[in-house]
Amino acid sequence: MSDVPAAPTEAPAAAPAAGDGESERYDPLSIEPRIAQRWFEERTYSLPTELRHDAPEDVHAPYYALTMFPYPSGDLHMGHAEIFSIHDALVRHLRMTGHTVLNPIGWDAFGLPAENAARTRGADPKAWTYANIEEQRSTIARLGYSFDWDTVLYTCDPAYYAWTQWLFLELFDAGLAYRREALVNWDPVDQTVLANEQVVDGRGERSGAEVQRVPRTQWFFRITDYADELLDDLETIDWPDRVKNAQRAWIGRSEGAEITFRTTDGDDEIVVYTTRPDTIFGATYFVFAPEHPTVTRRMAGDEAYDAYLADVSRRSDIERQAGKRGYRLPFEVVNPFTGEDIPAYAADYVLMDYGTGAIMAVPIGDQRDFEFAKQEGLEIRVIIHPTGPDGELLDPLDPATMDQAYVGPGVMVASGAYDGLPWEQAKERIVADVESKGWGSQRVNFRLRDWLISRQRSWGAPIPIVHCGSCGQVPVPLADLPVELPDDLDFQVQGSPLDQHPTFKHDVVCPSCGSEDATRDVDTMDTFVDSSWYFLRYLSPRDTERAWPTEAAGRWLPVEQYTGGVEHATLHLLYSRFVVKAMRDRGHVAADEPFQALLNQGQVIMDGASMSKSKGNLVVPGEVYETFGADTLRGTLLFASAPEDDIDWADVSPTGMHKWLSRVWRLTMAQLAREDVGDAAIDTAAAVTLRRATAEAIVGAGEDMAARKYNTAIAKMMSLTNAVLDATRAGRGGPEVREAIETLLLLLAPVCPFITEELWARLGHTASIHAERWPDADLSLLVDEEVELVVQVNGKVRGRVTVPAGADQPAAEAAARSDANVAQHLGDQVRKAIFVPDKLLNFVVDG
RNA sequence: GCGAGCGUGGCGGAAUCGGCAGACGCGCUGGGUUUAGGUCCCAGUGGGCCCAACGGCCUGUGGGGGUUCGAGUCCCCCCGCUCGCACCA
Repeated sequence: MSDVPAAPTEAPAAAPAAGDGESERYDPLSIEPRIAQRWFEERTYSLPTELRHDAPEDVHAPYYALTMFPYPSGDLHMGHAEIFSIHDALVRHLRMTGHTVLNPIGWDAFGLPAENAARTRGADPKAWTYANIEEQRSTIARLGYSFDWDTVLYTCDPAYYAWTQWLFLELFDAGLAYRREALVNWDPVDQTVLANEQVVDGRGERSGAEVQRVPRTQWFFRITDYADELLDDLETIDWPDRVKNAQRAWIGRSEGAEITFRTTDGDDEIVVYTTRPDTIFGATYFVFAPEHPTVTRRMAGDEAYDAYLADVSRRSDIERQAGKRGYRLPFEVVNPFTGEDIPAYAADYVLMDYGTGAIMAVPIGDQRDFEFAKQEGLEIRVIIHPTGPDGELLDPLDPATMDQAYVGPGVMVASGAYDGLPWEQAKERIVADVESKGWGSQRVNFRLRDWLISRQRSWGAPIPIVHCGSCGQVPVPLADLPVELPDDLDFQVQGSPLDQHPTFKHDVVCPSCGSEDATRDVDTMDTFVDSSWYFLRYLSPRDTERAWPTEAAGRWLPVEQYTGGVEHATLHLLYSRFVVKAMRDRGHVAADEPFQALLNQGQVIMDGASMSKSKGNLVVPGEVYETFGADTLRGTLLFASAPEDDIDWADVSPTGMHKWLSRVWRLTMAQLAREDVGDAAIDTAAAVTLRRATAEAIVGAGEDMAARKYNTAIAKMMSLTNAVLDATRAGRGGPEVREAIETLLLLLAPVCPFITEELWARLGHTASIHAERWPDADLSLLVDEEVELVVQVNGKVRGRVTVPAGADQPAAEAAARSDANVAQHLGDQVRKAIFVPDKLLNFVVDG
């Protein structure tokens, strides 16, 4: 860890300048780097280790504030500047309101870009990564974000990934990490398998390549064991609805039944999963996933089927969804309820890894089955008679004229004993009968799949397993962790460099039996494993004895406020929840959830489109802070909109923010100049007005800050600025003006830490403004003696009258009637009057 | 297709509980100071109409309907946009 780019180290400016009338201009570039340098070097915002690590019970108002650690792909971009500015305002405000804030930072430093840089440019992934980290770190320090620099961690550091490997072994020991063959997502561009969460619209999330389904033996984390809890506990956390909804949809709980079917020859039983057991009398055919084991066994050696299967497996998901290809199988299946023999198909619209990989097809009530039946000329049997909203019978269904399946309500027909029952009742009865006849059972199913964590890449944490010819999968002993990445990988090879390294794979003996018939697992873990637990490591980042101290985790977790991008809705945020729950069940944390509250910032875009170098619309933080300073950049981002809304850079004005900060600067300098010459005071009425404006700003900005509405908080500070300008227009000052200015600086400190630090010092304070408490408002100043009442006639504003605060309705009416314009609209038939004390009076008149 | 969310001046956006729509800023217009200019200060700024002026009237939060003394806010329908999921049985 070296230093911020050269800048003289010196104490905060005491009070130079402005001696002889000509006041010094606001020049952020001359004050910010010096202060930033000091904060970084002096670790100004680091918590003492004992507070973080041991978390004594009496630590005052502990608050774990976390922002998603960056991936070091280059310098910081506007999105980083936005989220860090939001996060830092939150953290600085919390400190001012008395909290002990844990505010760590680190880097999510494993990942493919480093490897690609190695392959295409011959860079060393480690050097590439750390160079980018250094660039980002220096920018973060320059922008004044008050992180605890003692906690810094890098997921690519062996001291970190040793414990990522420990985490893997914990899960392995718990039976939550397992290896199996499955049809997995293969990204042909990145040359690795991907988790379902990393496939979007059939394409690799990173590469954009069409993903293929291939069978492979891979490591999985059994996240599905926690499906119910992951769903239910969403109720207990304060996250944006869209993120919760995304997780609910991803987990995809559905209720239905498993029902056993039998082949007509009696050789095989096949279980299907259905959410509509009530429609079973309409099941006129049966479909297997092409790879279903019953089918592959029965069709073994059938060249035509092999050809079909090969064709299916060659297609990407996108191609498979383009149509409904099917293959008529040479056997039939018995519908247990009708006793009929129904034809069996293999079709790629049935997925092997959802439900049981086989379905009963009900064309009348399922759109996919309907389309396939039409295509193949299969029977579409009517088993439901549609009903309307009041249960009345509508026109019967006619398959000949229907162009889609019927999924609405109805009563059963042609369904034996169930005829005449509404479909919900039929469903209950049929499930009950299925169970009593031993044909199946009620069943909850999830869309969520186990988390595939193997990656055929080399800039990641190696999976700490040795494959032994006699012992099988053997965990690497804890004492031997980390399994370190070799630093002489050849990134020019086809496939995985780790796999082809001369010694990594083979230079190992079985930790259990000592056999030399053993190889290391050559895959690395998904980088989302690295980031699924980093918030725990922050508690004790240099610990060589354990991943994190359990007691400290008990006190600091869950993270009270997490800030970051919404793009992780079903990735990082879901995985972290799983890991915490699994670690809780292993006794390593007490919390049920990692992040109690979540705030997603909006995107920073340009002219309505996302920024990118290739579009030529990229604005980087450097352009802004090198011109106007970091305070202007931070203020601009916070003032532009509410944190969760997108910011279109084309719409915002760093110039406007800079002008306001200049005004604050001049305001303060002018007051200092006045005080130098003996300060003629503003008159009493102006003082009252200003003190009141000061109190209003404290209350208003405080409420907005607490609600994270930084845009309106800043608006209230601007109003206070205007009030100071109004009060001092005649060139006079006094204690009320100084109080107003000091208050303004205190309110602004979380947003613009540099200018406030500098001016605070110039006002004569020796301690940092950031060690000050949030000001208290004199609430008595906000109590009105008189209030302005809005007077309406038939809901339209016809006047305003001033009445004593707390005036009753008769008094208010009398005052209102004496207003000429009101009287003119009243006539004499006032039917009634609505009175909202101290606010509004509404006369209701006829006509 | 299903689910969720959002539509307010020229622009970004304000508006606890249903109670003065447009806070604050950008931009624009006019004026002033100084300067070569950016700068800085003051005033005005939703639309329309009446008035010499003070002021007043009408209208206005995507469109239509409803509830209410009163709707940007609540309810129904429609339109538009954004996001999530999408052959999940």
